[in-house]
Amino acid sequence: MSEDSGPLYLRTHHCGQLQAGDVGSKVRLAGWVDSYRDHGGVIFVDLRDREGLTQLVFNPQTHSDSHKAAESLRSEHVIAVEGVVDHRPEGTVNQGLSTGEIEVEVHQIEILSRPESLPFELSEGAEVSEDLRLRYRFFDLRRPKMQKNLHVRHRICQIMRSFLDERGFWEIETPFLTKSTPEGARDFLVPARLSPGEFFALPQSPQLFKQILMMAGYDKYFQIVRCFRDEDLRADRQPEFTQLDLEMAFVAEEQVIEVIEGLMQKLSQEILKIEVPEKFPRLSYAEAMDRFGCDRPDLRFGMEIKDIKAIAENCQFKVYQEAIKSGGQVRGICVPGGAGLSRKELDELTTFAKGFGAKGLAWFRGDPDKLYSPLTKFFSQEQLATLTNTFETKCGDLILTIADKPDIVAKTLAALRNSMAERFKLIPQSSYEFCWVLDFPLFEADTETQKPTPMHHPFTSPRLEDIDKLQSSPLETRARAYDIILNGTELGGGSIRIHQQQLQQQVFSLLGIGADEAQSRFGFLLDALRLGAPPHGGIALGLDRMAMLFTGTDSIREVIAFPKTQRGNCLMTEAPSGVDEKQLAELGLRIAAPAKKKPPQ
RNA sequence: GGGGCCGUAGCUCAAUUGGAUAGAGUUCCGGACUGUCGAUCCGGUGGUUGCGGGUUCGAAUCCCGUCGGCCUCGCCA
Repeated sequence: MSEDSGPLYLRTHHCGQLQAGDVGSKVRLAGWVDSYRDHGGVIFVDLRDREGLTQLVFNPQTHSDSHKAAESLRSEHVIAVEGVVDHRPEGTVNQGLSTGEIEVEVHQIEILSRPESLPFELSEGAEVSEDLRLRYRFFDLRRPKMQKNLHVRHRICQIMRSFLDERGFWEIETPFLTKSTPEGARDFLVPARLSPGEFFALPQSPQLFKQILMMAGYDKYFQIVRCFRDEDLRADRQPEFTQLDLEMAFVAEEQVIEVIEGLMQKLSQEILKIEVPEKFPRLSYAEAMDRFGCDRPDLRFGMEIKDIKAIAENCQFKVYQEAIKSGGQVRGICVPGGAGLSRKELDELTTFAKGFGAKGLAWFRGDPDKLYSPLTKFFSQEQLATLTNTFETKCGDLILTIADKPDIVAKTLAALRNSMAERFKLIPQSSYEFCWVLDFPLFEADTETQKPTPMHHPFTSPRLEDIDKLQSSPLETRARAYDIILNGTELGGGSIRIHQQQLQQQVFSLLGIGADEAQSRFGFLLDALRLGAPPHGGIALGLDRMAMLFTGTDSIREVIAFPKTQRGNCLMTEAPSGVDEKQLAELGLRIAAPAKKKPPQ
């Protein structure tokens, strides 16, 4: 390497690259000091960049200047070095490192940046509270774990793009500044300076734009796109999140499902190095609710819900009897190995169940040769035997039952099932179980008004054979909708859309949206439908959730570079924040509630 | 909007359940050490117990409020 080969930091290799075959080469590396070990004489430094670690050696006898400079190094200093690749001496090879066979004997070093005191340690074992990590996200993102997560996410996106491109999908962008549609989630609003008093909304999804693209003849569309919903956050919900959004024309359910199954196989092979079935199991919504109590069943373990109505209505236990008499259900699950729970722990489970609206929790313990429960006196021997058979209860198991309205029974048992599976370690690790849930109801009753509201969205097509029910019994109409579930998480959902203007009008009117209102809110869609629309349908998959599951993390914040806290704040930038009067005046806005934070100066 | 958990040294935690000078590991600073790889060894710095109020002879500990983080119900077409 010549003297005029530029600054030292113009590296020749990255830190995960050098191997035994490079021994003897003169190289330049640059990166962060991951760790340094000063033995008084020789100094070792693990140099880190995005790609890995390389051990640097500073020898006082051969290169005393560099050694002297290296004495002042500390964690996270940014340095560039030039040196020669050498074998590590016999017995000092590090098997745990991709570059563990070699080291670089440093001839020349430049210290590019010396950080001040660090906010926390980056080393892998060191757990750091999440608020600190988010406040110093620029620092936290240096962790190899975070870099790996974001790399997996990048690879997922690249695989999606090439997979869909090969199948003729076009990536087309849709607007972020768009029209507010008060249905569904709460919109984020953006004031329109050029139209004082009026607002754009950030899209909750590109739903209508992609449908219009189908009507415009763009057959197959996709987009990896940000969506915005101003609702409360969860471990798997951020106010802005990313979807793989796609739509196809002249297709039915099967064609959409086929594309997604193919994509999931590809992703599983490339990212997880596993084979998943060519066809994923399919459940109807009704079956999922019946067997698992929810529409996103985790198929990695059993513990399915059983109905014990026949026992309940004939036993002497009043709670059971009353539940059945008032049109409710009595159902339960059997927790393998759950009999070890103490009375106190069972009381805590009751509290847990009450959190979902259940009035109580009745349990039966599998003792040797019999069932034990404080309630056994209310049941005949035959009933107890039937109970044992229904749940296939063995000694050491625990039956948990809920007696209530069907929706509460389902919700509570689903929560208990997931919670118990985790508690008793019944979930096989590194297992990925996909399934489809189909035949959703088109509408569900609004919790307050009891009026039909769309379960998916108002553009979802009813099943053709159910079209007669639209007027007579709308809540029984099934939709041409499908959700894809992975390990109990809803990865995404979609539907075949309505492509006939009249049917769309009819659905709007069932939802209580009159012709005038429909025209003002969705006029462009109705107009487009009038101009010739092909049958079409699509799906949207949550990219954040997918990356979360594929990296084995338990929060989407671990796969988002700059996520928001549960209160929707960014601890790093301190957004949101107040703005100054001039900005407000330009927008014609006045603040009714004083801002908590002053505008940044 | 409701419920729960949490907040102590730069970081992660402890403090015998209301008791005397709030401790430990790690980081950091200084020293020793020529083959380590979470280096090791010796020494040292480091505290508004989130903030405000209250109860008490005495509060990290109990009570009220508040700020912040996490989980969750509602919400999320």
